[in-house]
Amino acid sequence: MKQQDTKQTAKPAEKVTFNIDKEKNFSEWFTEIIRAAELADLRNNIKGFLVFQPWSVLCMEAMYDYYERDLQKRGHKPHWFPALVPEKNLKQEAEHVEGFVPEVFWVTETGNKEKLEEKYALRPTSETVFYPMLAIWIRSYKDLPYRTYQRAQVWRYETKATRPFLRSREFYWIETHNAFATKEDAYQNVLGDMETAERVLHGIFGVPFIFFQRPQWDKFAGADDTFAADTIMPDGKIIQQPSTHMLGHHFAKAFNEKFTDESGKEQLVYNTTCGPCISRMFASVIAFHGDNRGLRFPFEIAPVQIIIVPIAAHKNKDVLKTAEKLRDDLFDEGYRVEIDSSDKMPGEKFFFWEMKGVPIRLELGPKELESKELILYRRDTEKKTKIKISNLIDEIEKNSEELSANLKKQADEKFKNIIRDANDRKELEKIVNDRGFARANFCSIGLEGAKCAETIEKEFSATVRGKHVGKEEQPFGNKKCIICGKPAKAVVYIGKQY
RNA sequence: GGGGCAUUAGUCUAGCUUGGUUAGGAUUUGCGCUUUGGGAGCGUACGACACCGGUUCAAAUCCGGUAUGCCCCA
Repeated sequence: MKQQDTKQTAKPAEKVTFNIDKEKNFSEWFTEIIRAAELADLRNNIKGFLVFQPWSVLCMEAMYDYYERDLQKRGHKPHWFPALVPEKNLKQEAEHVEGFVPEVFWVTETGNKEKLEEKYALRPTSETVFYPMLAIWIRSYKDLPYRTYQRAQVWRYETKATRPFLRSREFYWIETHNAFATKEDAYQNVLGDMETAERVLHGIFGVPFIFFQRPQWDKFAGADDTFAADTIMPDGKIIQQPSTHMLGHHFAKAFNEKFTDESGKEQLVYNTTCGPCISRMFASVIAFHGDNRGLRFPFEIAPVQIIIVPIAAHKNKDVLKTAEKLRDDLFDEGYRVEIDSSDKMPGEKFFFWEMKGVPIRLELGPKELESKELILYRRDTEKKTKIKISNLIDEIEKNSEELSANLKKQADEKFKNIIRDANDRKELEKIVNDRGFARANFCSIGLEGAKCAETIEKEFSATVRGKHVGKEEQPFGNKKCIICGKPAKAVVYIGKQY
């Protein structure tokens, strides 16, 4: 660090590609890293729509693959459905209409100014096109469970305050749509969705979170129960990640999804749906793992996993030749690997690829050719070690595992201690203004608690996130609702939302 | 949804208060030479007042609107 400081004062300030205090000034850090690392070009002129660039797309494609692989393992089959939803489909389920219609982009006419006979919505979500088809495909109890999904863009005219990757009007996600014979089976699948999130979002992407059962007034439009993962951004604001919903019979009734059971009787299916948003998970990956020097990617989802920097290549032709051979070997092993053979100075290349978040760098010059060694640099520890070329694959394997585990550990560390108990309004205010979650007694997460939740929004600009899934928590202290003072039926978590 | 601030080349920025020369600088990019172990250098070329309208002899500059971005509040 010292060394860097003297360098910076000796050079013009603009030489510093990237150096922003992420914890102090997250908003600026986030905007700047999007520009510097070329994640998205913010200069296009449709509000809430992004031009994604290769560095984010390569990562998100890897994220899609991991998420879909887990879903497929649990029996979900991929589909591609149309982007247009006929108005009558969208309006078939009463609560669903109410929730989504205000945010819909309607397609109403052709280029010839001919009015379309029917209005079409650009899909804001696809229940109302999947379930009519499931109603056709599912005939017997033998067809169940029926698990489908698609990776797709959806469009919602959501909010004035759009933010790249976090809140946009077009986003990239996966949506699963499923049908089950019994309520128990359906709930098991909802639990399975939460386990997928744990394995993939936390286990591989290294993003910690807590699943909450949402209060009744904050459910998905058309669901009996909604469960959603919440995590935090470095500025302490909460952001929702994958959510999974028990839809009960809502859509089965609306779209006539019936099957014949073992005794020959007709029954309605139970539906569930789950919506992990890849572009938003990407935002959390960046936010959790990035540091003041730029991005840091877990090895599995890094756009480029290994960058090879040849040194003094013009003096010795074998340097580049050897680098290319290493690149090919690593490529054949399945790694995403590139050589930086531009004529920039080595130091500049180092800073650049560190800012881009490449997990492992291999340096190779005449000295290494001589000793049959390489220098291996790790983005997480910022340390260089010498390795034998003959051990390369083993070393990559070992270091990449350590790196991903280390990033995950550091993220978990940041996520620790973000829950604190609030016994009264004053403590609640203090906690939500600090960062993270306040744990508090609450009258009810049924509809009768909505009024107290409104008070919390008004007074503290915070929202009731719901009950912690997997913990049967009993009211503590005076056992009274923190707002209205009535006997508390629930323990809830409260925080400021993005 | 309400409010505030901003927009000058690929990027960062000076100029705007008080309208007046060919809009200045840095960086990037292309080319040539040179250079490579933690941000090299010289030469040369290209490149900008967000958009629409108004005021004026004259607008980057003043006024109105639109778009986009950022911030604050619901």
